[in-house]
Amino acid sequence: MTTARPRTHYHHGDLESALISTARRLVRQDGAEHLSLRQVSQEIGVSPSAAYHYFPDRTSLLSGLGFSLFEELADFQEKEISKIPGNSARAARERFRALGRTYFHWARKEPHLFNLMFGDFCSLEKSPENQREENRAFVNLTKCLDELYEFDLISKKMRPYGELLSWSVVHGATSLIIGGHLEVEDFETTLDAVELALGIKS
Amino acid sequence: MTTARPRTHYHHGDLESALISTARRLVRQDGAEHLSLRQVSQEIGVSPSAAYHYFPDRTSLLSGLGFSLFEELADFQEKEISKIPGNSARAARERFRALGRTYFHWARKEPHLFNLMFGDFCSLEKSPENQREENRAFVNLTKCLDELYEFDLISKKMRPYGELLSWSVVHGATSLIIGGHLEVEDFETTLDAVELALGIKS
DNA sequence: CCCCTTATCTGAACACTGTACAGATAATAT
DNA sequence: ATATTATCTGTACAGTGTTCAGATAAGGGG
Repeated sequence: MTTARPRTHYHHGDLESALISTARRLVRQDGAEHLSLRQVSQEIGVSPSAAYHYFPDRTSLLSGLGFSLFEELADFQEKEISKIPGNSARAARERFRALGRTYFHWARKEPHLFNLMFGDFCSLEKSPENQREENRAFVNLTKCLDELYEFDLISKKMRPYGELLSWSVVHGATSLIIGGHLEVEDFETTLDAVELALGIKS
Repeated sequence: MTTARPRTHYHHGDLESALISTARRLVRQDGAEHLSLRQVSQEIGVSPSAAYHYFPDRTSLLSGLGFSLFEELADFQEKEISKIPGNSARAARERFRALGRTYFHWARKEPHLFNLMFGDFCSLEKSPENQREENRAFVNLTKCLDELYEFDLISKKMRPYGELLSWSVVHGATSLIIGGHLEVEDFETTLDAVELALGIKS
């Protein structure tokens, strides 16, 4: 299975990832609800039924894409966090804010992809893989909050609500803003609100 | 245009609302993405193209339904709020909690309908009507927060973040819970978190 | 080297969808 | 009673997800 096969070949060679990446491009442009399996197949240059050897149906392709997106988001967040070094209270706060900021920026930049990840509130079977990638993002949040707690920036009383509060506010505000239900001039306001909510001393 | 025409009639008589209510029933069961105009028409007993005299396309029917749902949610919230009378600090707090609780309970009971209202983060044209109904819900929240402020349950510093914080937390937590991304044993925990976040004294 | 097994992809088919448009039908106004 | 207008039908078209029998290639064992 060489990597650089000519396209005139009967076998594609790497159809599964081609399906995902083409689907990603199309969903990014037009949203998940407009994704057509036939269009994906056609753009790859393969018959409409070829996809069914890798995904049992259209929904499975979308949730396969969803998995890779959770991975992508977690990578993006970790990359941004790692840009802020240091073991100070100031650095810990900046990392915490960066976590929320990247979440919003990613969603703002890729609303259709974000919509695929979180938009459907029902009828999505959460695969264990998918769960694992979501946990990765959750663990990053917990690490940040623990750090804040160590620097005594969060009270003992508030700490148990840390994950729930910060994720809910950031996710909720992001969703509402992207969806056009809420208007905020700057997302930094939301991050201020989270810090205030958690009682982080300035 | 009598209200109780026999069904053998050529003209339906009240097709527009029949379309909306049938769509509501179908979306409630199977989700908006599975709504088929043809099925709606068939259940009403009308030809597939009849709907096009009231809605230019499928999306318009869905957003028409969406409008009526925002109305429905606001009605539901106002009804629940009005069950808690009194001009005390205690009553004000209870009304505030009830506002968040009804939001969650409604979404929990009708996830597919909730999904239609807030699920699509992009590509929805917000009609002025729709905006008005959303404002109605927002105004109810503001009234509650003002009341809390009058009873000195929220600090002056925190008050400007009141709407953003409480709506974001409640909406965010609701979405994440319904979507299966977050687990909370009881939504009252989330309401506790909101009160803590706003610094409401207990 | 050839053969055989297995994975991969094709092609045609089916039932279904949204939507357009010309015409039939009924309600309404004159 | 007649003309006008709103409402609904019937047919048609292009596109969809999905199935399935068969074609094609890849890889392994003689």
